[in-house]
Amino acid sequence: MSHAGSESEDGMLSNNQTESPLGEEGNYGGSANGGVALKKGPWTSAEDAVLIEYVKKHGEGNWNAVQKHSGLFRCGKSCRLRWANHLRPNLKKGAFTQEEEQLIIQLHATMGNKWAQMAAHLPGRTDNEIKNYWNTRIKRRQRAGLPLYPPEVSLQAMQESQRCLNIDRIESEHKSQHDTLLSKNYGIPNIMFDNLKASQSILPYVPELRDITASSMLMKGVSSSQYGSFMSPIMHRQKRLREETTLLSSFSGGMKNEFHLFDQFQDVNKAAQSFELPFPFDPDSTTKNPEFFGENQGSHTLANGNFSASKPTAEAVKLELPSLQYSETDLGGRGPSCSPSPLIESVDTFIQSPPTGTVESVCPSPRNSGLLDAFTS
DNA sequence: AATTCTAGCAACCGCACGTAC
DNA sequence: TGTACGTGCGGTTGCTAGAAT
Repeated sequence: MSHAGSESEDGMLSNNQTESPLGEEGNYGGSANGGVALKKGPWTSAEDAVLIEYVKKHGEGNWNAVQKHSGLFRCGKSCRLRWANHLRPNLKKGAFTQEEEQLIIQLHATMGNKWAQMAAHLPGRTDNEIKNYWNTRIKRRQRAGLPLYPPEVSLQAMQESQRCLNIDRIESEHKSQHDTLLSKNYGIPNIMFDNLKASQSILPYVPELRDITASSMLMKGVSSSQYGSFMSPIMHRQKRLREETTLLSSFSGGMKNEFHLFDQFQDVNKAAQSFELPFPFDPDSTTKNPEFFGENQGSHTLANGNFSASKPTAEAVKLELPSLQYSETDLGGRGPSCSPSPLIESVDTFIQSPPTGTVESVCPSPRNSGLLDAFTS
């Protein structure tokens, strides 16, 4: 499949970008900059040439000055993006190699949607490329009913996450003792410690969860909504029918393992115990105990079934890393250096947004009679 | 041959951070 | 301390070629 939009590679111009190479007649949907309407849309080869020339002369950075000095009718962000993703030297073009794909999978399992960080591990590749690759991969695997990560990667990531969390915990405990010595509660409200203790007793961090294998947690992201989107209604009906055949046959062989996690929820109270939640389990606790379940705010469950690790919610982070204290600013945008793996977060999201309604309706299992109906209807 | 649908890609948008003033 | 600006990042959207029907 070839690229779309930009014709900068072969010099051809798309419909709305004729004649004027610098875009005088292009798409000016952008905001005005000093009265000059900025061009949007695909770059032309002429624009590329101008940008390359500019960077040669002035170097990278100060992108907003590009328009002033070069006459390009592009905003700084657009210039930066074009340079970073297409024009800068040493960019590797073409499909990812097997090694690169393997590396991306491993990196994603440990760091989540940190595309820029991942790109740093893949010389010549851009964050955008990796992001696109991953999103495509998700769709593909979702449709095929395959887990997002191979089992070996799952385990590795789990171990890595646990190691990471343990280090954090040790560090924070050490820091906590240090702080206690220093402060002896000087100025620190007791409620902070109470909350800390409460959160620690309520929820163990995920690797301590009993009876949950790494592979079962990893299966398709362990999203309660996963099975709802498993067979997207948007999917073309004919294609859906085609793939259902494949899926059902693969289910017959793999379902036992695949639904290991959900088997735990045959008995809801047992499930609650399994997660060490208060029980008898009240399916309505999401509304009754919003402070516990986080009200699903800012859920990282994406439409594509993936979990965004980029912006863990305050609750999510608090629940995952009860021994760490985060300020609100810490929780915005850039997380801690050792960000929780998406695998961990998957379970976390599940815990925060427990299934409501009947077990059968949200946790299909081979023993739930409605399963096949759900897939075939 | 025409139409529909999907995959892949490029680019945009909004948000957050860092820094200078 | 507050604000503006530049930059980086992640999510999303729109477009097109090619495959499927």
